[in-house]
Amino acid sequence: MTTGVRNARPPQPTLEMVAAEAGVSRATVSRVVNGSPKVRPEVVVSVTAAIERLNYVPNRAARSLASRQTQSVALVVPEDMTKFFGDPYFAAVVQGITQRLDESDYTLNLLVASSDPRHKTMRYLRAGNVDGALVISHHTGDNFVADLESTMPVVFGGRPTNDSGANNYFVDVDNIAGSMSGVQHLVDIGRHRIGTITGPVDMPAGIDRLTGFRQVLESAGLPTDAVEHADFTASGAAAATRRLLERFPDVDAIFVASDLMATGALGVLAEQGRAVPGDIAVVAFDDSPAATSGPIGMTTVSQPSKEMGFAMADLLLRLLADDETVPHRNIMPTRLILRESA
Amino acid sequence: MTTGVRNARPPQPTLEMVAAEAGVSRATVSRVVNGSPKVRPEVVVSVTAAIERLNYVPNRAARSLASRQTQSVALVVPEDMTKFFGDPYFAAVVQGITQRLDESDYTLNLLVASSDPRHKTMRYLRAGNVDGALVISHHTGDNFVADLESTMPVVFGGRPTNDSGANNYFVDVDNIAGSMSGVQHLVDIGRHRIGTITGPVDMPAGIDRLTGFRQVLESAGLPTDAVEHADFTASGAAAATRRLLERFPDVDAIFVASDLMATGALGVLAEQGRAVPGDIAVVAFDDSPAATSGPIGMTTVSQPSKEMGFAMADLLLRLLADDETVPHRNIMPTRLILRESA
DNA sequence: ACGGGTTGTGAGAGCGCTCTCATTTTGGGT
DNA sequence: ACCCAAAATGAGAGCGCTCTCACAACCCGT
Repeated sequence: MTTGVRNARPPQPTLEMVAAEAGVSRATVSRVVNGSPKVRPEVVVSVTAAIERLNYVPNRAARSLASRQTQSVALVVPEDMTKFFGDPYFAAVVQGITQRLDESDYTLNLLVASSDPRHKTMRYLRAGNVDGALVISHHTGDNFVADLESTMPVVFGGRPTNDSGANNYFVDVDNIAGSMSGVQHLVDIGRHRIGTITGPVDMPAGIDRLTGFRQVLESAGLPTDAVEHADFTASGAAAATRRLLERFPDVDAIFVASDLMATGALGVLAEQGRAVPGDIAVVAFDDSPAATSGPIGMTTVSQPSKEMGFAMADLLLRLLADDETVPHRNIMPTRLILRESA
Repeated sequence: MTTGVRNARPPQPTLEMVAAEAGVSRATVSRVVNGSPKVRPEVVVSVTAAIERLNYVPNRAARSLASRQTQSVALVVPEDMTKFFGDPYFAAVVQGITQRLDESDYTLNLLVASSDPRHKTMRYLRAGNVDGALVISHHTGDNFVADLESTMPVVFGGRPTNDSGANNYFVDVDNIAGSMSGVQHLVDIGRHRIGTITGPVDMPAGIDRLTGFRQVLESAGLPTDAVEHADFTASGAAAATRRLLERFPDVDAIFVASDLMATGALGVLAEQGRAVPGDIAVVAFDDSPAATSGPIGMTTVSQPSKEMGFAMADLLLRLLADDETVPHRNIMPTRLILRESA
């Protein structure tokens, strides 16, 4: 026990030790560490030197306990690992978030957990590990979020399912308008048997993109029945595409609710010998790297994923800084990107 | 300030409050919370009830400060975000790690940072945020690790570059033997102009897989000059493949040091009209989802990435539990998986 | 009935930091 | 020189928890 691996490490220097080394009080060292302006420059210098000499780093637990802040925020993703890592959309969002956070001195805690977020994750969050939370990929069933919001500031990526007016903060794109622009393009190039592979219908992004699809086809007087649901994964979309092709062998265009899913769809199309865009035109959503990494560049509805991550983090940080002027919602623009697939 | 967003939240209940509610002392509540056996069952019941009633969750900062443990570990990845998210190998490792951690009550902190790990990341780690660290994708230049090791237990994924004998703990596969099995297969199927796309030569995995390549070709009396270096990314490998084809138009087989890179190579091969495996056979390394997600299944050297993650976490946890019997290295097996590409 | 273990519980001292005050020092203004 | 405001510093009380002791309550054997 006393000679154990962990206990064998030399203890880290403390504020107290720095104070002794510099010949000042703890309070003064604390001021220097926190950049308080009311310390004589010469004292700052000597304290800084002492810190340097001892290689001092403030203890986070002590600091959190005393200041009641952790200087870190969580990114909660109620999905399983594979889904999270598999979709480049998440990569982009995380990149945006870290980019904003890097400008601050907050750190990010990634919490990926579908299994039982209500328990381990909630416990972690409520234990005061973070000052605020970002939630992406939020499903209807994830009602743990309500509890979360009573505990700390929360910012959503994508309109939350229980958007109760002005209570939530979120960053999103107009999924309906976005998907409409994509489907409209399909109509414009003369397709008239248009199908869709949707996202999960328990997520606003899934629902809204389907709504956009329907609206365009209805006002164009085209049938809206060629719909297959999938789960934002490539394999799920592949299966859905097979079902779609089975039910509607005559489709000449497919609107797929995400790039990743489109890669799955494209695979099935190739496998079945349907030429893209010749036989079947494909429009996707996201404009992630997945849209350009395959053999055919995808025409896709671009959403600024990275910027959305950045905006989410920015919103949360302002909330944490007690900025009363932050807007509750930040709807960012989409843009149709034309490539080979349509 | 006093009515700010953050401060408006109701304060969390404390141990003290639970003690009052249950009519016992702080110490007793602490014992119940930590599952100490020396509390009368009836007291356990009443304290548990009080905890339930108040919806109490222990404050982590206070607990860490007092116990000098955080119950969390870091996964340090000295790469940039895109590289990390882009490679399914990492996904598998992370999955293995979280799987092991989920069995414990440690939590994971993901630290992905190439830019300046020496600073922000080291500061974070040294601030006592975690009890131990896992390091993957370690490059020669990443000498910050030495400092880390003097602070807390560290387990590496992949042999560390400065493997100074018995000081480090790591989980790895025998990259040399693994790549040898892959290249040998190429020789066995009668290829005699074999090239390779390597990983970064500042990483053991990159170096060792190249070494295996050379050893097989040398003992087969074949030339070992068709070597192009890449960086474990698809695009880097694509560029390297172009260079390789340019320099050695007559190659009839390529050993690529990772599946992800092989997807890049395969793309170039397709683009240049070289049939796989007809004109050029391809053997990769990893056996990640990338090996089977493309049009041609890849023959690849399988390494148990997820199990490696699990083993890393397991090793670290045992280290943290002062288990003196843990082995310093855990070398796991590779296995050649035959698919269409060779 | 009584000493001598157990066993369960409480008191209290920290863990390393922040932050409010009180106190000391400094720097004009006259 | 003197006084007083302003600036710089220090003392000390927590933050919410753990953990070591000391103590109280109970068990057994004799």
